[in-house]
Amino acid sequence: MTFKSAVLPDVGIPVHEQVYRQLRERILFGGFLPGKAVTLRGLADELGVSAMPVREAVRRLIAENALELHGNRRVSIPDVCIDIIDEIWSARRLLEVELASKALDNLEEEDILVLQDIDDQIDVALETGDVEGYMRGNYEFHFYLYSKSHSEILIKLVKNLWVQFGPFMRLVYGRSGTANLEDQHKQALEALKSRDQNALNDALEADIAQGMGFIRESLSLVGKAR
Amino acid sequence: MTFKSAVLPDVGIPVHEQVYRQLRERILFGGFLPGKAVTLRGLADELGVSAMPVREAVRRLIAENALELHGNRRVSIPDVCIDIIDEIWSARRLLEVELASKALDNLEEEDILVLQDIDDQIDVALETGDVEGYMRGNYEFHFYLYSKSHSEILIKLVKNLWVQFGPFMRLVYGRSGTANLEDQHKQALEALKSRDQNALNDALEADIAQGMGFIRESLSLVGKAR
DNA sequence: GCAAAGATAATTTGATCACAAACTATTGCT
DNA sequence: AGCAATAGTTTGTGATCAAATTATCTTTGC
Repeated sequence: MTFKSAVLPDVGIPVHEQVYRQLRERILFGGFLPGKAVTLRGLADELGVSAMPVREAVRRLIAENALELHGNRRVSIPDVCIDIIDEIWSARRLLEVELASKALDNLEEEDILVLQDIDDQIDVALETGDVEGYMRGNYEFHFYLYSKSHSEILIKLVKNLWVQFGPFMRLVYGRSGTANLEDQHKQALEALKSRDQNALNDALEADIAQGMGFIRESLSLVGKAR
Repeated sequence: MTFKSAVLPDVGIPVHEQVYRQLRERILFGGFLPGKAVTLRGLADELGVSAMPVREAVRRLIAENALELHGNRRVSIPDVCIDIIDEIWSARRLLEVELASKALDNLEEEDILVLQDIDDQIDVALETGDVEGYMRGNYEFHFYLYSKSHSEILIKLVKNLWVQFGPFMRLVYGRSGTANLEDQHKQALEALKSRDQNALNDALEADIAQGMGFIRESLSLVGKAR
């Protein structure tokens, strides 16, 4: 019989699901360097599980564009490439403006308070130079807002985009720290409070442009046009 | 050593990949009824392979929204729901108009000939009442056009949408035949020839509206609001 | 000295098995 | 009859192993 801890809350949920969540978080928030090769057995050993659940989790992450499968049957974190960043930038603008717009229609007063709260946590992360904290807060802020659009399908597509630039973001901010980061959510919050669609669009586009733009510049600086 | 035919082109490509492609095609072009439950062993027996490759393929298809995983750990073709259709409709409009617009910028003369050719095949399918032929032609037409946008990421997202309404489309057209279907690609081709962005947008929106609208009406008629 | 060829190691892939969870059908009780 | 408990079946999950494939190292021939 396999012993299962009664303390941990992850009883009943399959191992491959746990592995999936762990790996996805790690990719999303920059726990892997872009281009890093991973192996099933390596991940299995590292996570203390057998190879089987890792296989399923990795297949899933490949399908979600979080991992890259090469012709050699090898798996890696997608490598850096400026064209990809531009594509993601363009797609984010298109999809997230739409999501925010739809969310605004359903937004309650208390939702704004929640977002305010998340934004405060982001401020703390920025002050303390906590890059991962900033990334987590940023993710929470955006997807809490988008969740109010009730467009599950679009949200899934956008999450698909976010995992793709997570590694890059951590890479460039890991170098420069949080100094170059500024909180772009203040004007978004103002727009939400005054229920101003146009202002919200502008705020979002600015936020996306800041994030993607900085990644883009850092990459072209390093000369990684691939 | 296991003998592998040298005639078939699928030498070297893993079984789980072949299973994935087969299942995806079948879902995309309506080979399964919406809501149909599938089992790993069932599919394995049907395809004449062991359960392991099916597991990987199914896991992948779930991640791509082609299959649905329930809390019971059971897998099925996603069931019909009018809200989902509306969401897909909205998302398609947003993404496919963008893709077509980008494609128009890179479109060569010979591409138009290819599209013309595909359109002719669609006409044949419509005349002979070949629903699956129409669906395949329709898919080819759209994604050949989109491929010229060179926006691989967006294309992947849109493919994600198409697998989700494949089963529905076959369901409603399977009932009424190709009689209610008309070729909406003629005006799109005209717009492409004259390189008219606005006309192309209109043609695409009309095409999408026709497809999604008919599914929507059929569903509300049957009263499947879920 | 170096490139091609061969041997070795690491990794993916596919099959099989044991087990647990979920579903189905049957039985037994009020 | 209607419902609950139960036994039997089906199915997903995870582990293990063998075969096939790819990468890495070593040797050989020039």
